[in-house]
Amino acid sequence: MSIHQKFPIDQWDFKSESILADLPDEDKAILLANQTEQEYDKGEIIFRENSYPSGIFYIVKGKVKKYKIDKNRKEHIIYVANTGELIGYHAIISGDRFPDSAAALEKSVIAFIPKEDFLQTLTVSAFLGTRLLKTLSHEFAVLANSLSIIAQKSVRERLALQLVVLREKYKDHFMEGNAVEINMSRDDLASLVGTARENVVRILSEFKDEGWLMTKGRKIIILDVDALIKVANM
Amino acid sequence: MSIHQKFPIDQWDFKSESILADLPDEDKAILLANQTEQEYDKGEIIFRENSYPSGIFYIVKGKVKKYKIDKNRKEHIIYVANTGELIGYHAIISGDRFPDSAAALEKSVIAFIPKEDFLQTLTVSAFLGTRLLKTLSHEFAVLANSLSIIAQKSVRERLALQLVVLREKYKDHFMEGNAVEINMSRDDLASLVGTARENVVRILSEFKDEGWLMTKGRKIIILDVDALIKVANM
DNA sequence: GTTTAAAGTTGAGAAATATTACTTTTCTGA
DNA sequence: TCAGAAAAGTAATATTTCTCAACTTTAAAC
Repeated sequence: MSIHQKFPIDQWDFKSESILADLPDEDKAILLANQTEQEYDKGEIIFRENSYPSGIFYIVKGKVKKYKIDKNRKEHIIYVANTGELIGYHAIISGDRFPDSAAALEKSVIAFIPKEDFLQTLTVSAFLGTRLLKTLSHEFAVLANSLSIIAQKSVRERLALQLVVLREKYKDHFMEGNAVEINMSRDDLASLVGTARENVVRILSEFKDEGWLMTKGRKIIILDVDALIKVANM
Repeated sequence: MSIHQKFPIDQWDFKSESILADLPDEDKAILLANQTEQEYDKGEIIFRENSYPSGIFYIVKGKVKKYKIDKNRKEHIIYVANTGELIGYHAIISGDRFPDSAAALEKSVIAFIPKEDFLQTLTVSAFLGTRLLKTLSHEFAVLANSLSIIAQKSVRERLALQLVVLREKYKDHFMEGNAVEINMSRDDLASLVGTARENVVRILSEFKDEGWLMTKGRKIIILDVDALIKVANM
């Protein structure tokens, strides 16, 4: 049974929304008229929390973490965005500053679309407006779900859950024999789960002892998704 | 110094968004053509998680908790909605089922607006579309902030923070001498903060010993907001 | 007003999580 | 390819948070 059949109500952030994919060509032409592509190295920052947005970003290829930094300079990952996703548009729409920062999780190609072109397309294209509303509502449901998860699940449960979610996001990284490699630093994993790196490492080696996953350097290969789903109490 | 000056970037959920307030009259006429008002008692459920929405709700007067229930039947409050706010529209827009439940926190008057009228207004009114996008983006920022709070702050910090936020929400409940009374059950407070009732009570009495608040039955009166802000590490 | 159920409070021990200090492994660039 | 740096992993200890049980107060119903 696939993950998607198991969880009919999609609040687990399994499928990422691709807004641009089915945008009509004439709208796409306006939106992408002045886009500029740029390559980002692993860890490179795309935009910073509290700065004023001058445009939005489209992930042509790669993965991006959206995160916040607290008073103690500790970082917390809110969301992992994947190839095909649009980021940074919340701030443009709400007229505020960026509520979070974004940085590349791996070498990525990202297109910058100027604010003016985005807003222009929004006034012209009924499709984009409707589509954004839908996407935002959906993202909201996902986030609300994350909130109740993190508040009520133990660190062990949260880690298991994130591994299941990350496995879906890393499905493009295949090994021989259709296993998925999750390639993420323990620090990033920790700030995604909301705990310290040491706890992540300790629980990972417990899961390894159980035979639910194996590691290959920093890479994590999930061997028994169902066991993790059970631990996560999903 | 007021709370709003102190936190210029509104991600703390201090001001609640009132979508209907400045909606043009002709749009409002369509939207409210078939609305029906109803009184809800404290604790009464307005809609249930996972059910199919047949319309949206407008809080004419009162307060509403939006919450989720987990596998262990424990409830977690995601958001406290106030007079003037619109709830339940996410599900209509995204075409999904309700991602959360809603119940009255106090005796409230709530108007029901049929799904068809809402969608009809949305196609007719450019204003409503734009406004909803803005509101959703804002709500998203608030929620993302809550997520990073709950993941990284201690229970003590979270409780202090929620007290500051709730004080703003309960500003209509004045006592003599412009103090604000927060009138919320310890259970609800606990599920808002994400902990057990006992912990809430314990920390509340510590805050009381410090002289930062007083209690009057279940009611909480904040005496020193700045001290709480400091504890919350906001 | 009295009764009674619900809500609130407190303390102690158990469990989970965080912190500190350190070792080992992996990666990177000269 | 090898040294140094960065990341990953381990263990012991400290701290926080949870759970359970007993008890008190409050509020609603009669």
